[in-house]
Amino acid sequence: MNAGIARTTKDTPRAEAQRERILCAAQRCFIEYGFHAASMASIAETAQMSAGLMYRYFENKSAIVLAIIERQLQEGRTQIAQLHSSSELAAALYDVFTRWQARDPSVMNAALFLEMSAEATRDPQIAAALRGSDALILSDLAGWMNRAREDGGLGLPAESVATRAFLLECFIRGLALTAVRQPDLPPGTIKDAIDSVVSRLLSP
Amino acid sequence: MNAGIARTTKDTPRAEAQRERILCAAQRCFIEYGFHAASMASIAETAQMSAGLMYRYFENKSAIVLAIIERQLQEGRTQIAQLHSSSELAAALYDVFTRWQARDPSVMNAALFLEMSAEATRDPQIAAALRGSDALILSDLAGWMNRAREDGGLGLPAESVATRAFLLECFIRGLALTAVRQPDLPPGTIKDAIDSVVSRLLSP
Amino acid sequence: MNAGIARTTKDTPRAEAQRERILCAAQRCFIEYGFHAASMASIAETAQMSAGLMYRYFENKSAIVLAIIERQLQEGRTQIAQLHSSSELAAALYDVFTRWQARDPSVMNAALFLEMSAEATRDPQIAAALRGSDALILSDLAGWMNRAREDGGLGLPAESVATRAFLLECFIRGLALTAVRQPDLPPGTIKDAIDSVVSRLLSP
Amino acid sequence: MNAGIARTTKDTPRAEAQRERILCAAQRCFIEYGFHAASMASIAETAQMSAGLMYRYFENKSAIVLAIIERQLQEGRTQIAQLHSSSELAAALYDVFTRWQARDPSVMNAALFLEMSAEATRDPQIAAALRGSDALILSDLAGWMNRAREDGGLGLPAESVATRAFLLECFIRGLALTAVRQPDLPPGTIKDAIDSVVSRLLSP
DNA sequence: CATGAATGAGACTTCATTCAT
DNA sequence: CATGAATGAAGTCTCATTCAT
Repeated sequence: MNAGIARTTKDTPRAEAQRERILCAAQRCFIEYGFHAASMASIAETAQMSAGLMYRYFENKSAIVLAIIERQLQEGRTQIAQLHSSSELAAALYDVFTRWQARDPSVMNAALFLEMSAEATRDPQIAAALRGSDALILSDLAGWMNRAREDGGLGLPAESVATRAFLLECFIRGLALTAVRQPDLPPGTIKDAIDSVVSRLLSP
Repeated sequence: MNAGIARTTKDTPRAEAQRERILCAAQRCFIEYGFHAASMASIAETAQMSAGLMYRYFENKSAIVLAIIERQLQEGRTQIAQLHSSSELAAALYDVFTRWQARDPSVMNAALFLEMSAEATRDPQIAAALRGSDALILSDLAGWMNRAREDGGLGLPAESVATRAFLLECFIRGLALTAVRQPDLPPGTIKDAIDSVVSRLLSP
Repeated sequence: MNAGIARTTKDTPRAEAQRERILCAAQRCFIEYGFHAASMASIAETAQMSAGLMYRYFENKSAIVLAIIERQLQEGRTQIAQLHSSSELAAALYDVFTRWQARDPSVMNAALFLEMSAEATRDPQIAAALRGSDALILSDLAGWMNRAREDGGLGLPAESVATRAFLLECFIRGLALTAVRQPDLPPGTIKDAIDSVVSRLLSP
Repeated sequence: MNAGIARTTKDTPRAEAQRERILCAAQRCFIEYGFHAASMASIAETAQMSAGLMYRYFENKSAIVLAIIERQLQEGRTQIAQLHSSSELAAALYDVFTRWQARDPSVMNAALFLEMSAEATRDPQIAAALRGSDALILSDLAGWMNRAREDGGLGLPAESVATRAFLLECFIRGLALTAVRQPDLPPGTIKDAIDSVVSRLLSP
């Protein structure tokens, strides 16, 4: 079987576009149905191509799941990175939170984030991807906190940075879960909460 | 609570025991494989009964999933309730966190918690169950914070209690997600973080 | 997936009968279409059961193929064993040959024998099964040749027995291939040929 | 020979070369994977051309299979013809046998020979091709046996030639099957066996 | 009450073949 | 002449669910 035929190594723009189509469709399906309940057929239909064609671009469903996960992590990291590049962390968090609540497809989907976290418990590949992503986010946050104020950082003392970054990451995770579980939470509540945390957490 | 769980037979003690057997088995399977990947056959085997028999006590797999979710919520609420009944919230949080990391079956499983949260996005019944549970937990926490010190509460001012309770719930959620994503996090880090949050959050 | 459920270990008479049904059906299909072209669906239809049910009795198609192969080898060995128990080896060979030509289902099918030999080139499990069977047949033949005449043997000298047995096995293989390739070969030709070989090969 | 092979384009030298490329590639794939398991994609890759292009030279996969079979028969006949052109039949048989064991691609592949024989059971076109080839080989052998010694033949009496030729063909078939089933058979064993058969079979 | 054999739908995946470029 | 993207049918296998016993 398979007979030694490589079917996934293509670098043409066309192939890249197809992969993109598939990943977008997969993302929509995974969000709508979940990783397991989303079938290759549903993804193919969403991507408006035959199911068989997808196998020219991804070795199997697992590869698509993994690609989506890495994509989401990238997006998440980008979001987070942009967060602290602004001095307005609180505002940015609020913005992200409301997008999570609204399931705005332009940001990493929160439910998918939860599902992939749970899946990491069982799938070593996913676990590895998550670990890598988490470490990067954490060091991004810590770096920003520690950097001098004139370089766009917060100028916080190095010894307190690790705990602060960890707490911030933890809080953001809590926000993600909250956005999923309380999609109707009034904006005021969340705004106050975020302001309160950010001011306490990032004050010298 | 208990909304819409279809039961096929009546409420004899025997039937109740059977249901319990099934739910315990299902919980173990769901934790090990996830909601979708766990098969009715695996649950039956774990429960040491035939697959067919399970249908006398639950209408279908969905009903079992829903029952498990409600069960986990009950357990979670019990855990949380016991948390604040003690004055040692920080210690209790630390204890729960390490159990989550270790996947101790005696506390609500964190990965299952995430998975059911994600599932709530797609299933209105599950969403309703979660909403109910969350509201109860929140009011438990707020009540405890507001209650007078001589009644085992914290005696915090009523106007700050809502935000504090919300933040605490959010932090706990963050801890759950963290326990799943960083099962190897050293105890020191988490202990410091919890202490720090609790002291800042619950000080007048 | 699979979730640790054993699905093939049954020893009830019922299960044994089902396995038998499946193997008979599989044998017919393999003969009619070949190992690869015979689909699980065709086997299921022939066995008059659903395709899914077969997986309760055999782990996968490979297991069925292997079981058929071992079955054919058993049958072949039985045939061979009965051959030399009689002093009429030539007659027996002639009888088998004509059955091979006629594709008499009561003896090991010759085409299947060829196909499984070719398959052994690629599948180590099949190769192992064949090796074992061949060794047994060879030792059966050698033993019979060497055994004393009063014990139903040929009383041939031990030092010539290995070559004679090997040549006989080789000739029998040639007959199998010939039966497949020349199903219309007139009986006279083959009778003369067999007589000639047997007399030359087994004379002291 | 060559009966019924559909060709899509005309007989330019270029086209002939392309066909040759395809057949060489197909032969390698069929040997490695078998007729059914070898995919058109694997053949195309081996032939270093696109899958689509092959359809310019062969109507479909069946046509390639048939062409390969006819090719193998040609090669086989050539091999056999060269065998008896030498006075050293035994040496030549030994040589061929070891090549079969080693799967030397320069001689007809034995496993493929078995597979196509089995396939002849199901496909009339293949059966016809085999019948033709066998008849030719047989008459070659008989002719050589009957021809006068001064003409490079064996000068055997005409009335015994048919049986002898048939037996030789049968023995060669047995050798092919043996080479496949016992690829590790020690050279000594097979050498003795061949010498023994040849001397008995070709002595006046 | 209980079993587990049986089904049928549907999942993932492969592959011969076609066709626009 | 040549490509390789695309399709659709078919194949293997799983599993929730039912039902005769």
